[in-house]
This record gives sequence, structure tokens and C-alpha cells, in this order.
Amino acid sequence: MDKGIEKYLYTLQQRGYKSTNQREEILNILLDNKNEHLSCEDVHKIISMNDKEVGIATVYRTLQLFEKLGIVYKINFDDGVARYELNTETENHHHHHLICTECGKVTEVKLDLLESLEKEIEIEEDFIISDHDVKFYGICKECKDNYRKKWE
Amino acid sequence: MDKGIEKYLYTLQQRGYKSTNQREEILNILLDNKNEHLSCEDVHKIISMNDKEVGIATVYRTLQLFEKLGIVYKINFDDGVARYELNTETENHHHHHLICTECGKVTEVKLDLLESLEKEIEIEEDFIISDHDVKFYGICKECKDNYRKKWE
DNA sequence: TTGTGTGCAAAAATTTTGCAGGTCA
DNA sequence: TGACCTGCAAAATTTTTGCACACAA
Repeated sequence: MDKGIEKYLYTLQQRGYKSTNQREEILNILLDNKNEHLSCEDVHKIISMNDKEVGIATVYRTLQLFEKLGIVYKINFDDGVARYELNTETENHHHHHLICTECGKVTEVKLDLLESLEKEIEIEEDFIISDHDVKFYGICKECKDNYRKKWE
Repeated sequence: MDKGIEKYLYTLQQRGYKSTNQREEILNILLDNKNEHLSCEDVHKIISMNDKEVGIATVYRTLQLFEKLGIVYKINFDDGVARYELNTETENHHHHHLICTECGKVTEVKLDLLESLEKEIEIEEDFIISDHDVKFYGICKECKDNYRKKWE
């Protein structure tokens, strides 16, 4: 089964980094968990579950490297750990997150209506935008429904 | 000089929290540093510079409390520490940040063109949005100019 | 007076680093 | 072979917590 790992291995090679078992393993985990937001510890746990062994320091170093190479994005949901998601982008921009302030669930949205806003900022502020990170906080459907059930 | 501290002290009182010297001191620092993004350590250092003494644990606990009360916003610029900025909002929404990926400088923008985007999300995703956090990454004017000078 | 708040120091949690040895190209 | 990569353990950093005492209401 082709999950598209070659592309990422090629990036490594091309930028002068070696393709190792540990890096491949971590890439596989990221590919198997697209749309998740894994922390270094998450990744490390999954590796152990798969009966493999990779030191936690290597996981930290690898995800940092992947971020530098644009293979992953680093995201922060204020839960005390850095999280990463695979960059599966076809275009430049990507991932907005909806974060439920009740249950903490994180959902992805794909809309990309920020273009006009970005253009305006680029002109007004003289700032060349290369990326953005947008989070919306609020109440998700489930929590809203639960709340309704409670009182109706 | 009235910096508007009363409003915040009132919030404390009203929500059943005591008004103490330490909390007032921290509020004063936040008021004197609007538009800054202070970490707990920053606040603690400023207190010491003012020849006052507040334990660092108290700073952590106080800023957490202030966040719960909506007195401050917690923001994360991926530099390893939590940062806070005073909520001076008149309306609901607030603060977008432009983060320069060259020099790390953080600028505020006030535009609020997210309304239509939010409405769309609320309908499509059935998610009630109460707040947002928007960061734009890119190259600031100064870094762009420096870059130009280098090559022209 | 009494429950809250504070300071200290210890602990917890997350991430980084030095170094010796292993591996990929 | 040789530079890069890894694992381990120690260290660094940031944040939290327990507890005795202090203070605001």
C-alpha cells in the first residue's frame, strides 16, 4: 500500500539528510494518523505499541527536523505540549482548527477565505504573508446538543 | 493617573476573589505594558525592577486566574513560554498577530474581517464561535528592506 | 475570625543536550 | 570510511503543587 512516504523520504535525501529506520517509522506513524495532532510522546507511545524502539530524544529531534523541512506543521493547543501534523498541502495554505472550549475536541476546517484579508494586511502593514494559523474557539455541535438535552 | 485598574479590581471582587497587593502590582504591570506580550518571567522581572517582591508562583497563579476571569488573553508564540496580554476589548473580538519569521517581531493588527468567515463556519460546521486566534507568519517591512539593501 | 492568598522549596512535566557508539551513503 | 544519526542519561526549562504562614474582608 502506497501511503506516499516516498515523497517525504525524497525530501530528506534531497536536503542532505539520511533516510533511517527511525525517521521512516515516524513518517509512517504520521501518515497513519493524518488529521490527528500528535505530540512527541504520542508518537513515541505508538512506536512502542508497534513493538519498535525509538528513543524519545530521537522523536523530538526528528519532528523538529521535519518541521524545518516543511514535512510537518507544529501546532499548539495550549495543553502544554507541542503537537505536529503532517503537511499534506497541495497549495500554500492549510488547516484551520475549531477548538471546543467544553470538551476540548479539535476539528479541522478547510475553507480558505482569508485571501482578501491577507491582501489587505499585506498592503496596509507592508508585511509579506507566507502562512497563517487560525483557531476558532467555541462550542461544538455535540456539546451544544448535550446542553440542550439537559434543559429541554 | 487613571489607567483603568478599577475595572479589573472590580471584576476580581465581583467574582469573589480578593484584591491583594500582588494582584494589583501585576495588573499595574499589565496596564503599563499594553501591546506587549509578557511571560510570567517577564512580569516577575519587572516586579523586581520596581523594587517589589512577588513570588514567581504567585505570578503564575495570578495570570492563570486573570485568564479565567477574562482579564488577560493567553497567547503562544512557540518560543517555549506562555504569554499574556491585557484584554482591553470593547467588543468581542480582538488581536491578530503578525509574526516575522526572520526577526521574530510580533505586530498587532486590528482589522476584523473574519465575520463572514465565522458565519460560514458556524453554519457549515454547526459550531458556535466565541473567539478566535489568528496569526500570520511572514516577513516584516524591516526585514524585507534589509534584505533589499543587501542585494541592491 | 476565617477562608483566601502567598512564598518557598520541592516536584512535575516537557524538551534539550553531551557523549559514546552505531549506521547510512 | 566518515559524517551523520541514535540512545541514554543528565540537565535545562517551564510550570505546578504542598504546606505553613499572612492577610483581606
